[in-house]
Order: sequence, then structure tokens, then C-alpha cells
Amino acid sequence: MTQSAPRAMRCDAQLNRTRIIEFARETFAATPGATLKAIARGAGVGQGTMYRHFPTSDHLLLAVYWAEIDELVDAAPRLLERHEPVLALRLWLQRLAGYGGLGTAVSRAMAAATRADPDGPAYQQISAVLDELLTACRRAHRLRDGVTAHEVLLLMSYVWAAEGGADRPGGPGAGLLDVVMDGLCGRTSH
Amino acid sequence: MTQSAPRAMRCDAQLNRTRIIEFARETFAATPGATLKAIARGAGVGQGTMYRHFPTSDHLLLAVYWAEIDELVDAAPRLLERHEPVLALRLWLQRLAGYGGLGTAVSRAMAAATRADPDGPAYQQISAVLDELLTACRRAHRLRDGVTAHEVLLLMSYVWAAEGGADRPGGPGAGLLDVVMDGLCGRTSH
DNA sequence: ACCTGAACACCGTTCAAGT
DNA sequence: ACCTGAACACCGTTCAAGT
Repeated sequence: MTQSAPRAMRCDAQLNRTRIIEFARETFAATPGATLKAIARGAGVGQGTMYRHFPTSDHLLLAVYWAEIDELVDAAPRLLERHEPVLALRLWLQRLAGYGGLGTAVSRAMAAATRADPDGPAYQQISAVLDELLTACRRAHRLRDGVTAHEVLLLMSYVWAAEGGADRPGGPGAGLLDVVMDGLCGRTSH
Repeated sequence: MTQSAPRAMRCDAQLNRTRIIEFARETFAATPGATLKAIARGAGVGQGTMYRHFPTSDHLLLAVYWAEIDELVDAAPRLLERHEPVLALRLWLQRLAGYGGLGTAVSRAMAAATRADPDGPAYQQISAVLDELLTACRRAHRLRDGVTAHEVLLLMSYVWAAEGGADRPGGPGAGLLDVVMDGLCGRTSH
């Protein structure tokens, strides 16, 4: 513990924080575009408190969906153990896309992370994990050269671009993952 | 003229309209996130007038960048005449991406069109023209099956996803068009 | 038919006052 | 150290009143 452990919050602050997050989760599920003020009111805290804990709505979004992001991150090594690299990559991206569509957890947090805090922990973790998948593919000479994790995430932004969600089973964009995979695996150095 | 020709506007209305558009063009160039109220004030019209002509900021955006969209649309047939289909498609997408980056004309209008008015004339024209390019490629058996123009535009949304613009020459996303092209042309039915 | 501008209901943000 | 809630500067939207 040579470094500053984040200085435990006072217990009322901690309580308020969890209260906000919990109420925000329910609220976002019902009303995706809910306002910070409304959430503060509903959670029974002052607006100043809200603002202290979550300076912007993206911060709140990340806090609410943190668990889902963790799941996504944890899934990667498991996939790499059980499948060959390219399939693992495909399944992971599929899962990423599966979270997509506005209103579902990870896509909103991803959008928030890429938008507001590209250097924040959420984006860092996700791109680090994706980088492992890409490296595995590269080692197997199954990936084209010079593609970064950030670029792949950029390419996947079609998932959370459309309001309606581009990932619905039948909808437009359902087949786009095939296109992306072929693009990523074409022209290998093999 | 069996149909309702859009009923010529009164001359003061027409004047106000062009005044708004002109001032908005300058303003957007300087301050991308400019507000409708500020533009109304700067253009010397009442807020009600602003609202009558452009119910939402996306409508204004489309009006401002209409000329650029026309250029893009007109470029397609020329490209098809002078190059083979796949190269034509590539050059057109390159041009589309070249408009990219927030703050440049077409990308903002495209984002506006896909977001607010997916059935509006701008998006219709662009996707129709892209469909011609795709059809030409398909006829030459150089395009994978079952890809629609809408999907390709969805895939290109990486261009206007990032705030900084993903299309800068050296920046991330510069090589993504290659990935997209390989993805689109892989697995042909040829 | 069109324009004006005050008015309304909202938003995020701040900050003095409390505990 | 943290919370509260009034206050501030803004936004889009509406609408009675004018021409």
C-alpha cells in the first residue's frame, strides 16, 4: 500500500452513491434518456450530491454498467482457452455486438467511454482485452497486419450508431460482423 | 403540374431562409456546436421564424450542407464511367470518408440524416447512389452477397463516430477503409 | 401568410448554508 | 467531509400579438 488507496468514503457518501446507481439502473431501463436531475430527485439526493459523484452523465452510465463490462472483459481469456484465436475473436465481437442497441448495457457504456473518457479504465480494459485476442490471431498468422484494438472498436461502432440498434437478429447490420471478420482476416502476412 | 409544387414562399420568408442558412454556415465553421437560438439572433430573425423553417438542428444542418451532398451524389456516375466498379466504389467511399471528422460538411449532415431523418431526401439520395455502385460491383461478381447500401453506410459510421475524426491521414482509422473494402469484396459468389 | 419576442418548462452547474 | 436546495445561465418550444 505504497500508493494512495482511494481514501475510503464517508459512510453516508457511500450510501448515497449506491442509492444513485441503483435508482439510475432502474430508471435507464425504463427511460433511456432520463435526466440527471430526475434521477437525483428520484434517488432522494440533492443535485449537488449528484454532481459531486458523477460530474457527467457518462460517468453515471459507466458506474451503472460496470458489472456488464467486467463480464465482457472476463469472457475473453475463457474464449481463448476453448477456441482457436479467430473463432475466439469472432465470438467475443459477437458478444460485444450482442450487447448493442441503445438501451442495453454495454453499448451505452461503450459509447460513453469512447465519447467522454477514451483514456478511462473502462475503455482501457476493453481495448486491452481485445488486444490480447488480436495478438493471438496475429501469432497464428490469421490477422491482417497493422490493425489496432482501437481501430477494431472504431469499426464496431456501427453497433451503437443506430438508435434502434443495428444488431437485432433480423435487422440491418445483422450480417455486418461477417464483413468485419473477413476484412480483418483478409490479406494476412501468412 | 398535377401535383402540389411546393407553393412558392413569400419573398420575405425566402429571404429569411437564405439569411439563416448563410449565417449558420459561417457559424458552424467557427463553432461546431452552435445553438439555434444564437444563430437566430445572429441572423436577425425571431426564434419562432427559426423554428418554423428548421424544426430541429438536424434540418438546418442538412440545409447548410446540401451542396456538398449533391457533389458527393454527382461524383458516383462519373467514377463508374472512368473506373472499374470496385475501384469506383473504393474511391467514392474514400471521398465519403474524406468528408469525415466532426466539423466537416458531409459527415455532419450524414450523421444528422441517419440519426434524425433516415427517410429524408439526403439519406435517400446517398444510399441510392451507393446502391448503384454496389450493383455494378455485384454484376462484376466482385461483391459479397447480401450487402445493402444501408449496411455499408452503417459500416462507414466509424468515420463520424469519433469526435476528433477518424479519417485524418495519419490518425487511427486511416487504414480502416482497406479493411472495409476487403470485407465487402471477400467471399464473392464468383 | 409570415414574423416577432416574451414566456414556459426544462436542462446542467454552482455555491452559500447547513450537519 | 459531505449534503442540501435555491439560484444562475442556458436550452428548445410555444403562442398571442403584430404586419
